[in-house]
Amino acid sequence: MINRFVQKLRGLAELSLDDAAELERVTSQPRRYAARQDLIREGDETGPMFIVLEGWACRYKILPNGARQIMAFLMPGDACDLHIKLLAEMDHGIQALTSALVARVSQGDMQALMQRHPNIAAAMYSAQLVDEGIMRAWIVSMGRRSSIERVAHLICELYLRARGIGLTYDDEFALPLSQLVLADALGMTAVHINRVLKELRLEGAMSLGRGSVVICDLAKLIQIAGFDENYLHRRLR
Amino acid sequence: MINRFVQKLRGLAELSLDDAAELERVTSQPRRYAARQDLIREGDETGPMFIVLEGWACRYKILPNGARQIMAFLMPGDACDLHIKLLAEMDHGIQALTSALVARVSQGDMQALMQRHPNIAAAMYSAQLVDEGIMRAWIVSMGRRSSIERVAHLICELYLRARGIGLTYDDEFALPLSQLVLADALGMTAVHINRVLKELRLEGAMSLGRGSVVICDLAKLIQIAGFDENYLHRRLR
DNA sequence: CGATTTCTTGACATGGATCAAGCAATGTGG
DNA sequence: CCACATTGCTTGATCCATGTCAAGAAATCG
Repeated sequence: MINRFVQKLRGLAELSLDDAAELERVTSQPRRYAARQDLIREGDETGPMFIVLEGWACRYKILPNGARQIMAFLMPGDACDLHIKLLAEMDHGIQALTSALVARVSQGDMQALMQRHPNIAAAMYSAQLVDEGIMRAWIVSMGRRSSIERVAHLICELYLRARGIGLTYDDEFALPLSQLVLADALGMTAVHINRVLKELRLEGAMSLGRGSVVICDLAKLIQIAGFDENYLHRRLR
Repeated sequence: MINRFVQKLRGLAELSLDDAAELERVTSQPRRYAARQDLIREGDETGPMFIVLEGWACRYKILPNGARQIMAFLMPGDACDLHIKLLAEMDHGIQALTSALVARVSQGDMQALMQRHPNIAAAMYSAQLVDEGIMRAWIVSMGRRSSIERVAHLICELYLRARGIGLTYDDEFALPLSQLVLADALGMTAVHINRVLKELRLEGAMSLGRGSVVICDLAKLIQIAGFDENYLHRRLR
């Protein structure tokens, strides 16, 4: 089993064999979560840092009226909450969307690791910056993009992220998310997502079905999305 | 002149007199920016870290169709882009919204400062976590809140942030943002913002006019917004 | 194999956008 | 300190993108 966390960090900084071995070590005792199981809930005390090795998870929040908003997708290789221990409790939940394998690293262990391995620290900070960039892009999408642009933009993002950790096969990749989940991430209804997906299929841009997406025409998808090629692509110093 | 940056960090961690003096020192040579002047533009090389001492600024992005989305407001005391040097170029711009006084601290100086003063580092990381929480809250607002809820939620957020740095007078605080700017932050049109503000005024929740807001009934505003009392309030460990 | 969940499509409703016009404030150069 | 320009605020009329409700089909689960 390839360790996607190591693979991702390798893409963000030069890691020595020793760095990589240490990362393998701290993630060697992952725990299995079932789909829909919470890793942590809103209101819980902040816990360890989570590192997703396999499967998908999301950050989410439930509003007083019962609506759910997903604020981020976590795919293999993604970690979260680097300094979270500084706060007392979670203001949102994290939930597995599929069966998932998740390593948990205590704040102390992670801090020690980053002190001993400056390259790991640099990679972690880069990952953090990329994640913030993704959040900003989501704000832009929700605020100023039409529904079809939003869907196209999210799929572009997920496709490039999947490619970065070697999870794509040509123009296809596994996307085990129901239309309801996509709707809750994009701030729309499942019904409307369905219509938009049909439109994108008819336009020949992409086709989503049965747990995977085929990118039929990436250039067209990027153009529909108004996707900024710099985003997620940005050269590191 | 009170240094709002020091004041804000004091609220996030115990700072010694020496810590505070150092913070004063690195921000002692601020630069004045005019309203609408860019501190840095999309595509520019990443530069120093910015610390707003006086006035307001925002992060923003212009889309291919010319629409603008504001992704964050920076008010006195706010800093940005702690590790930004790790990336090659900016994926968004930062612009002064009013005349503003902004200190600039190089990545190297900041790193040295944080190494010598662990309490400052802890405060900076806390500030970062709060900022991330704000971004998540914006995503939730844009995705799942109605326009009146969104406006109320933003005003709650800004009111509490202003209060945290001593910028409120009773139930009033200076909000030098035009309705167009609010619209670009909330993903709506200026026309609709105007109608919503009228509704909030008639409801007796708040009243915005001529550069300042009066919170007439905070409880009501919070209730309209579905504002999570934990948010921005969370106890630090 | 029955029970959920997910997908799909149609008919209809509506929140917020768009367009338009006038007014109020603020800024600027003479 | 005035005339004029610019920007921001306010309101009305109309439109449309997306939500809501409903119902059947397809897939998946237990």
